[in-house]
Amino acid sequence: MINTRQNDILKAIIEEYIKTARPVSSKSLCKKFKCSSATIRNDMMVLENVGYLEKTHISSGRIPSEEGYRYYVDHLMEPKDITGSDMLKLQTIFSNKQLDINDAISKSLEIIADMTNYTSVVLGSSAKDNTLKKVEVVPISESKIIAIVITDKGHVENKEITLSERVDSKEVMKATELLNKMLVGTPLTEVGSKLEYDIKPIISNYVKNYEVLYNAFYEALSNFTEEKSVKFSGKVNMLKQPEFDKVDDVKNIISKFESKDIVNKIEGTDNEVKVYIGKESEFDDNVTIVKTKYKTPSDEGTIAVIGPKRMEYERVVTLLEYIKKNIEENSNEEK
Amino acid sequence: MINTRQNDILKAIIEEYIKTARPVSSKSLCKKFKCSSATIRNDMMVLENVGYLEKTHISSGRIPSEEGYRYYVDHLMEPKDITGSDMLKLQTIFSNKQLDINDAISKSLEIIADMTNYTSVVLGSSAKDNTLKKVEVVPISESKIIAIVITDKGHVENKEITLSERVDSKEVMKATELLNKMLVGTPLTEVGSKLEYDIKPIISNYVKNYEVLYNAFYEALSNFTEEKSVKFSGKVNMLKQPEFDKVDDVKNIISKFESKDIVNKIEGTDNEVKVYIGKESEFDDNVTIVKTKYKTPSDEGTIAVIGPKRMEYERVVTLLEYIKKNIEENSNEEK
DNA sequence: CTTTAGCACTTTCCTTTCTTAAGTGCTAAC
DNA sequence: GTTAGCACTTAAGAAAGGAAAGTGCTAAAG
Repeated sequence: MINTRQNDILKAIIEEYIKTARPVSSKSLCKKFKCSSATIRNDMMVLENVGYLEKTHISSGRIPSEEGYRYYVDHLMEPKDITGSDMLKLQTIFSNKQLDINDAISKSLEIIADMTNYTSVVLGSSAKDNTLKKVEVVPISESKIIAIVITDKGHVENKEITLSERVDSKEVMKATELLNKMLVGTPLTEVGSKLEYDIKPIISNYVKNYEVLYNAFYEALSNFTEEKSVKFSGKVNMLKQPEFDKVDDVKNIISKFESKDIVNKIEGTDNEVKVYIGKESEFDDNVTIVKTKYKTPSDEGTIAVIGPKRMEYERVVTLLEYIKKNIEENSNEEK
Repeated sequence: MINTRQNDILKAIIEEYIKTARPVSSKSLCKKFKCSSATIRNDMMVLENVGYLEKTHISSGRIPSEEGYRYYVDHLMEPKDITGSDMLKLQTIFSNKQLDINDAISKSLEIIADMTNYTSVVLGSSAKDNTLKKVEVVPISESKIIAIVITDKGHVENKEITLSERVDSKEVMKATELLNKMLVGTPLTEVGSKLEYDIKPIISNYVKNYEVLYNAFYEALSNFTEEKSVKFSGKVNMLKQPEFDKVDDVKNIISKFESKDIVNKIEGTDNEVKVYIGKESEFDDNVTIVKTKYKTPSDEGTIAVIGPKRMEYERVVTLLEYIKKNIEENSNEEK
C-alpha cells in the first residue's frame, strides 16, 4: 500500500516535526530525497489519504496524525542503544550501592525528566496484597502513642493515636503483644475484620481498659492506606513544550496532573515498554504516555514518561527500557 | 488626609473589585453614596493620588493598588465571625476525636481550599530539633532490613537497608541494641557525628561483621531527612481565578508551586494571622498569602492560603484564625 | 508510468482603519 | 462642596488589505 519512499518520507516528516514542532513542507524535503517538491507532494497526498498525515489548514505543510505516530512507533522508528551522554547521567545511579532500589528508581526518573524535558512518574505498588509483619507501638506522651505497621514486603506506615483516657503503658504493651500474636501474617485487607471479629472478643480478657485501646487501634490499623505512592518529576516540563501555548490547554493538563484518579490512568498493565499515543493514553488527547511495569522480588510498580505526542519516541523508549532492565537486574542481585 | 466618605468609597471599590474582578466605575457607586458620578470621581482622584487606586488605562474604572489592599486590610476590613455555612463544614473536623491532630489540620485546610477556591498549604515542622526516641530494625529478607527511627515528638521515618553481605540476624539485633543504648536522646542533627565518633569505635567489639552493618546504619540514619512536609490543596483553584487568563502567568505560578524552595517562601514567621500582599509575599507579585504559625505541644508548623491579590480577605483571615484556634485548643486538651 | 515545472488558489498572519462603548477629566454653573 | 455637560481617551472588536507560505492541479517531459 505504501512504497518505500513513502515510508521514508513519512519517517522524515515525523522526525522533522518532532524536532521543530512546525508543519513540514514538501520543499523542505527536496534535497534529502533528491527530487522535486511536486513529487514529495504526491507522496504526501498518499500518506494523507491513508491517514498518517494531516494538514493544519488547507495550504499548510503536513503534520503527523495520531495514526501516523502509531505507525511510526510500530514500524518506522529504530530505537538504538542508549546514547553516551544519556548513559553517563544514569549509570552512576545503579552502580551506587548505597542507594536502595526505591531511591534509585526515583532518582533515575528524575534524571529522565530533566534530560528529556518531559514529565516522569513513578507509581509504587500499593501494600494491598502485603501481609502484616509486625505492629510496633511507641508511647510518645501520656496520651499519645505511635502505632507502626510493617508489612512483609517492607512497607512501613505509622499513625499517631491519641488516647481519650489515660491508659497504663503496661496495658498498651499487652495489647500490642496480643495484636502481634494474632495479626502477624494477616493480609492487610483482612486486618480490619480480624480486629473486629477475632481480636475484640479476646482483648477484654487481657486488657483492663480495653475499649479505649481497641478503638484507637481499630482506627489506626484499619485505616492503613492502600494508596499507592505517586512521584512526579518535571510536571512543569510539559508546559515548556510549544504545544502548550494556550491557557486552557495548560490549565487542563495541570488539572489532570493534580487529579485524584491519576494513578489509575497512569498505571502500567504491561511488562514491556509500551507507547500510548493521544487518545490511546486515556489520559489526555494531547499527550503520549510511555510506560512499563517493573518487578523486583519485593515490589512492583510503574514507571512512565508523559510528553507531547510529538515526543522523541526512540529516545524515551530506549531510556525506559534501560531503566527497567537496571531495576530488575539490580534488585535480583540483592536477592 | 482621607475623609470618611473617601474611606467608604475605597472600601466599596475594593469589595466590589474583589467580587467582580472588573474595574469599578464612578457611576456604579452613585446609588450607594447618593451623589453624582462626578463627586465620586473627585474622591477617586484623591484616592488615586495617595496611591490606593489605579487605572488599567487612562479612561478605565479604578482598581485597588497593592497599597490600597494593604490599607484595606489594615484599616478598612472588618473580619466578622465565621459564617454559618463555613462553620458547618469545618466544625465536624475538630469535634471528631478519631482524627489525630495532623489529620485534622490537613483536612481543614483541604476544606478551606474547596470553600474559597484558593490554594491552601500546610507546612509541617521539620524533625530537626527532635531527639531520637527509638531505633527499630525489622528484617524483611536475608539481605534486607528496615530501619525505623522514631523521635521524641512522634516523627517516624523508615529506610530500607540492603546489606551487601549476609549478616546474622543476631548480629543485627546486637547492633540495634547498641544503637538504642547510645543514641536515644540524641538530637537528630548530631546522630551522624555520634555514629562516626562514638559508635564506630565501639561497635567492632560487639559485632563481628560490624563494617557492613555500620555502613548500612550510617547511610540510613544520617540521611534521615530534615525536609518539612508540604501539603498543598487546590493547586488548580488558583488557575480558575480570572486573573490567570494568560498562559505565561499560569505557567509561572505553577512553576513556583512546584519549585523546591517553596517551603522557605511560604513558611510563617508570625504567631498570628498575617496578610502578605503581592510583592510583600516574596513569592509572586500576583498573589496574596495569608498565613500563620501554629503550635501544638508536640509540633509546630504553618498554615497558609494563597490566592489572588483580589482575595476575600475578611473571610480568609477569619477562617485561618478559626483553624489556628482550634488546632491549638484541641491539641492542648490532649496534653 | 513517474517526475517535474508552472501557476492559480487558499490560508495564516500582520497591519491598518473604523466604530462603538465605557468611563474619565475638566470646566462652569449651582 | 456638588453636579451637569462635554470633549477626550482607550479597549475591543470588526472589516479590509497585502505579503508569505505552501498546496493541488494540469500539462509537459523523461
